[in-house]
Amino acid sequence: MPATLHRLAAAPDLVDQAYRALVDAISAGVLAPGERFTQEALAERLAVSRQPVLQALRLLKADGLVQDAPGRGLQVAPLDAALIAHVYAVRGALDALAARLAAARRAVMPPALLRAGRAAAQAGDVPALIEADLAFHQALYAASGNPLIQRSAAPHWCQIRRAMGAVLQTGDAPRTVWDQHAAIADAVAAGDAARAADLAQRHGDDASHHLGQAWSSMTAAPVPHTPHTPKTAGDAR
Amino acid sequence: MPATLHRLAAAPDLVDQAYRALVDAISAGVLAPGERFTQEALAERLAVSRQPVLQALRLLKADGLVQDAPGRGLQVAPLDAALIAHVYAVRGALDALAARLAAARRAVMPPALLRAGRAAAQAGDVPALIEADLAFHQALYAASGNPLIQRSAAPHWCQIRRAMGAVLQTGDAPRTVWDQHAAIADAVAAGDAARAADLAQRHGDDASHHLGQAWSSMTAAPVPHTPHTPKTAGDAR
DNA sequence: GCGCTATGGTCTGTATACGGAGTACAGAAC
DNA sequence: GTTCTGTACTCCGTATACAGACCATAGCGC
Repeated sequence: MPATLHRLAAAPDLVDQAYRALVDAISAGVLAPGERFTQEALAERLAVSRQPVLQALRLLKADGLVQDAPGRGLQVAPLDAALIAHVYAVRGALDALAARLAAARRAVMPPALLRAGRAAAQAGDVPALIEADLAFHQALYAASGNPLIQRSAAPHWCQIRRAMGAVLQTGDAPRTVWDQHAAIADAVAAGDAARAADLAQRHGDDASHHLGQAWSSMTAAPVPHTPHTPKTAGDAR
Repeated sequence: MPATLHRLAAAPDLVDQAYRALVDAISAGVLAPGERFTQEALAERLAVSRQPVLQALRLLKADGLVQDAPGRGLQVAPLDAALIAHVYAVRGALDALAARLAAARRAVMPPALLRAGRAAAQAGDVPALIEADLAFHQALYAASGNPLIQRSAAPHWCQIRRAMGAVLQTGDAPRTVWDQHAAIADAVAAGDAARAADLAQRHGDDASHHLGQAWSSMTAAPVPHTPHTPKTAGDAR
């Protein structure tokens, strides 16, 4: 049997598809933080019945990406500085663990990831930059050999993606991020677990601090596109 | 407004109830690892239709507590040494983060938690011991002020509970655990973030090592009550 | 003029019904 | 006797239908 013949994905579940579509939409900001919606509207947009949407929404609610709207219906979880700080704190801890485990195995991170990230940073391509950041950290999780890290971190990355998306659109992209990534990869490859963990932890703290600052200055200044706290309702109905 | 006045639970959802009932059942080992079942059987036992059960099961699947059975139907996720090690690794990282944050706030852990734990250990009351352990770590998460830690750790605790339940029934209960808990609480109260984080991390590593050893000797010896890898099916149908 | 109440509409959650996929078993062919 | 194939059954996923809850609005009383 040729190795190229993958076992085809057993169940292209509608629930799964709806879940991914919604995660992508929320991550990309297509569904803005605080935006309200109903199951019916979503079901219609996705061209399925309410049933799969209902289940996908419950999964999203468990991930903290959507929540019950005040009054009626649901809304995309609003983003605020505290939430972002919390997300980055947890991510930092998981990254540090992953880095330590990966270093213990002397894993080698694909250099292509670093190249792609630097290229995106150079070009100022925000979506590519986010994608590269995500890819690097996913690779770190995979290199750790502990699949639970990836699973635990997954919901947080959706939050990170939309926070980065909002902040980076202001044109504020730190160059040091990919130097830090490279340093982590070096420590991992060298098998220096303590240093890898420490670097990953600091990387998370740095990103948290930077994003927090950018967020504050952004919400103080005229908002670019994401209404952070809409007065009441009146958005989508 | 008095602080004791909680916002009353809005929706005693059937989905939610089913989810909790199943988490409890899996945690307590009422549904043993590897046990097979169908949605219909569960729905009948819970006296609801298949719909809420279906949604609860999808949540459980996302948590990694149930999985698709080979062939047909679903099964409780089997427990093995590798999974336990992975769970404890992630728990250790989250505990370390929580301890550091709690220490930064100079939080005071309720002494009653330690007393309850020591009493349970003294009496050899396994369920109470597990409950006390869970309560202590939950309190640590709460003391951290970061609600995402609790949320990220929640699914892992179900795994920990059933692993502890299986291991402790062999009569092997380490006395040092509650000394470690006390040391963590001391470091937190003293505001020594670095020490608190280090102690929490070591505590997780210790527990992982101890449980791994106990698990190995247990699965080698005649199994007490949990079939670790049933040959095929033939359990519950 | 302001506040309360009743009624209407809308949305969510649950139950039932149906179709499709997969397995297991039995019969036939070699 | 073994193996392959066809059929029947079981179980999951999705769609539709129904009931309850909640909010909003309009009308009435004070």
